[in-house]
Amino acid sequence: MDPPSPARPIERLPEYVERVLETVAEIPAGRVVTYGQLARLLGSGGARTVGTVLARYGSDVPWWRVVRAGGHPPSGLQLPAREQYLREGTPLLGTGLGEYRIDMSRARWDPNDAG
DNA sequence: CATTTGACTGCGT
DNA sequence: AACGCAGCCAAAT
Repeated sequence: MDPPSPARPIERLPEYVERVLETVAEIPAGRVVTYGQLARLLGSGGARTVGTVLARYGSDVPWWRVVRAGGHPPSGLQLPAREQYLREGTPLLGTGLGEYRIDMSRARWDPNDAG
């Protein structure tokens, strides 16, 4: 086959990373899951692991649909995330531009539940 | 191979 | 409500 790639053509992502990205891509618009919830769905890793994966590889998936346990959007991305929530009609609580929270009781998505 | 690094979490103060 | 903190675990260094 081809000789060992010299520079860095197409780096293959670690299997765990691909599984995280695939699952995030399935979260319906207007719904969210928490980092810890996602880790449990995958059956491995933890909340921080998922967060680290999204930080590094999440730019091409709906990363704003993965939020913190308390309903807070990802650290440092509250503004860009908020635009998406408004656009998708995700139920929010609170008023501040950077102090709002997702209404988890309404927005939480559970793939094992009704879709 | 050993250590450090996080878009986190739950509990205590 | 706001901190601090130990536990977490795959990836990156």
